[in-house]
Amino acid sequence: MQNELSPRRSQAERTKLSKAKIIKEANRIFGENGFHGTRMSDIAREAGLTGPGLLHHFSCKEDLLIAVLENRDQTDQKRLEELFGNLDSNQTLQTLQTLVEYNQTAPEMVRLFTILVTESIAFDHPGHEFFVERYRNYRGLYIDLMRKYQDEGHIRKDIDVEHISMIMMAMMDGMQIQWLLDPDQVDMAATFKVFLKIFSLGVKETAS
Amino acid sequence: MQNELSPRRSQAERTKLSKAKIIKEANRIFGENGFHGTRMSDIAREAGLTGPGLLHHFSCKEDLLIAVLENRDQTDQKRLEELFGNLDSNQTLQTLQTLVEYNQTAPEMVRLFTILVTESIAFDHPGHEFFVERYRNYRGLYIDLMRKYQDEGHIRKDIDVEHISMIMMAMMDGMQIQWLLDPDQVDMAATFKVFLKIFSLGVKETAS
DNA sequence: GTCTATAGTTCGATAGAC
DNA sequence: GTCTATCGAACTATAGAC
Repeated sequence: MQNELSPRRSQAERTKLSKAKIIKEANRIFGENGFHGTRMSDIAREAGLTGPGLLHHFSCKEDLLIAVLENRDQTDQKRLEELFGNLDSNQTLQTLQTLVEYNQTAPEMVRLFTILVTESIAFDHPGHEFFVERYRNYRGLYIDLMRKYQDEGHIRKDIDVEHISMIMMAMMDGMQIQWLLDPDQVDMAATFKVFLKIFSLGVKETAS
Repeated sequence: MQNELSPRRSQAERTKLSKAKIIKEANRIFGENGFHGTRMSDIAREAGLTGPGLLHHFSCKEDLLIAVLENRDQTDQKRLEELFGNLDSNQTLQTLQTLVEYNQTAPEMVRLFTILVTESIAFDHPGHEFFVERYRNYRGLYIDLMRKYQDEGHIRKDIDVEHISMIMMAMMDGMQIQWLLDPDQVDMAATFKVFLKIFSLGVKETAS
């Protein structure tokens, strides 16, 4: 019988814990040095085991990267759904301001995607397809969002939502690069506030 | 005596030619796979020699990367001076449109910096200091440029030039990422044109 | 100035014990 | 599930001939 004071874990549960720990550390280390710049043994050590120990859970380096990316994407998806999920009660561009402010508190998360997306521009990079698809999806999502904002009068109507979406996403990605490279020189939230002010010009001012 | 029909080159001249060829190929291959993803032997082969042959000209991989970055920076500097050098006769934001249009014809050049700048976010990356300094310089240059444009009435006056500059640069960098990743889905020049339209709104329309 | 040969590492992955 | 031991490949850099 299992004792409530000495909670034994099943093998499946222990596997789950190890995998989670590995992904957590891989997340950080891939984010610091990219795929090519990362050694499996470093991830293993930080996760508290050896190289072969790690490879018991993820059969090769590429599989681990994909697992990290998909895990990260799921986490982000949840966060975005919370933020934009109930669009009827979040109808202004101010929601995007919240997103930027959140990102500024999570450099590790931002760094992972910023470093890996450019590294994966190479056709043979293990993350290539993942990021091509990810950006295609996000462009679609942003276009829908901007169209809604525009229909509701928060964005001037003489500009294509396709261009607005691209500008918005590009601006965020570009700020992140400079912020990661030289954090003290960049205030993403403050700059984005100004950006929104320009965007909604001619319609009405956003809250400051 | 030297014959005009069989132009012998001095040793110094041959060295210069080899170095130029190596830098040209290193430029391309570092740009495709980053520093960590690039093999010295690949660069050597593409430049028409062996590994040790290459290392006669550049004593190690890091030195070659620095040489590539500085060479690229010099080339860019010349181009920018041509574009912005005589500011009195180039007083509108339209000059930046020309820059974006040029970039869209030079994916190899854009890719080199896009891949290397994010890879070099890591403190111990050989290009780290180079890119930190490069962005500090460019932020300064763009601030001066935007202030001039603003003073001359091409940009609305109620926005800080620091923020305008950051938005402008970030937007360009971010577009380049998506363009390199999925070229058919992004038209940088068209998007930038819309961007300028928004920017100068309230002052006057830019030429279309 | 470029080569062949190779040293010296590092790294991803496997074999097999416990 | 994790370990020790180790293989085999890949890679940077050096030594020395031409």
